[in-house]
Amino acid sequence: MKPETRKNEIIIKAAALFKDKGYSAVTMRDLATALGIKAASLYNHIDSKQAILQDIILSIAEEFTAGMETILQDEGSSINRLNQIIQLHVTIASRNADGMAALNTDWMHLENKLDYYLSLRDTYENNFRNIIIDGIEQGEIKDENVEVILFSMLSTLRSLYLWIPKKEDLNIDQLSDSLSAILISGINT
Amino acid sequence: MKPETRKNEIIIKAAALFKDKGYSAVTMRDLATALGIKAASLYNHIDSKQAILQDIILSIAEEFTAGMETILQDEGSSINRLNQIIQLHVTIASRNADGMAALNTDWMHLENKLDYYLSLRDTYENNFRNIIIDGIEQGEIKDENVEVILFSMLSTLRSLYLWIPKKEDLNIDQLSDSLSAILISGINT
DNA sequence: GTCTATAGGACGATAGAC
DNA sequence: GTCTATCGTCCTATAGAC
Repeated sequence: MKPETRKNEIIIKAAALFKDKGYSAVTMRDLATALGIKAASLYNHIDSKQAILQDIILSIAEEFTAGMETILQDEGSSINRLNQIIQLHVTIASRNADGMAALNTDWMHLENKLDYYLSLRDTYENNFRNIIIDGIEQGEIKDENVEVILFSMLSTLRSLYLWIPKKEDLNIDQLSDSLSAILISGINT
Repeated sequence: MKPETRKNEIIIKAAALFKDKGYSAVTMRDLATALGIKAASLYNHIDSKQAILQDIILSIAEEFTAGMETILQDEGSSINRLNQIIQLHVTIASRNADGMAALNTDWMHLENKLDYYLSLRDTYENNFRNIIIDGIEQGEIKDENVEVILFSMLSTLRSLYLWIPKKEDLNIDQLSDSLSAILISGINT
């Protein structure tokens, strides 16, 4: 799935640099230096800086799309599906925090593939929203504003990349459970 | 407080452009064009591109610091304080969504003032964390992982800028109340 | 697969006229 | 307060040697 090709090393390292400074502020010279080579040498492995960004963002976006489809095919209550979504985000963010940073902060720098990315994101959010609406209709979820519930959960889940790398003592199952408890049941006694 | 000086127009417009493309991707020529002047003319009003970023980010960061100090001086339960923090974020984000975007996504491009910004952020997070810890000790807040609670609330509150401008039908008091209900009491029935 | 050299353009910022 | 002109630097990407 992730062969140790030179191209893959470049993409992994680029994602790490993008996380720290953002796509626009990272130069091909920065990336080359971080890999111990010259900027011109990068072009033997990748087509352009833009192609690196596309690779990072779209592979993750497609992972989320596939994960959501699995969740929708499963039988299960709405709360159960929300817990599966939480687990999906924790899993992807813990495996590729740097890529998640690029997806969250640099998606607007996608050029040709911007529309494709936006369509994936839109579909994902619609599926997420429909799960919440179903839950309210079934009486599993409180009748609060749907958009506020969706926004609140998505904000937390999309920010996981900022936070997971610092908390290696908390394993991903514990984190997933703890997040479920807090997002679903709240914090007051 | 915000006189309609040319300098202020520049800063307001810069914040709007930074929100769309990020600090690094916005050029002084972009900014000048958006204001209907030439890039060189900007320098009669501002010292540098960097100075614009500092102005945007630090004025908001100091607003949060002052807001937190008021909350800490007030008598009140931990839950009450958390509700005041939610209100603080909604108020600032609704008044200056573009500036919040810069604070959230471009703080790392601060040069001389980076350490100052980080010290304000650190103090703010520590105060937030201590309110949660107090609440757990007093039995007002569930004994879940403190860092997960802090992260979850902060992630949602920090993302408000992305979302408030699109929801003008929801007034800020309604939004504040709805967010409180969801973040404090959860969503399950 | 990496290098040197460089094309061709955009960048932030300054000087000085009006 | 805005302009034109320009400086010196950095940018992505290509050409061609090794």
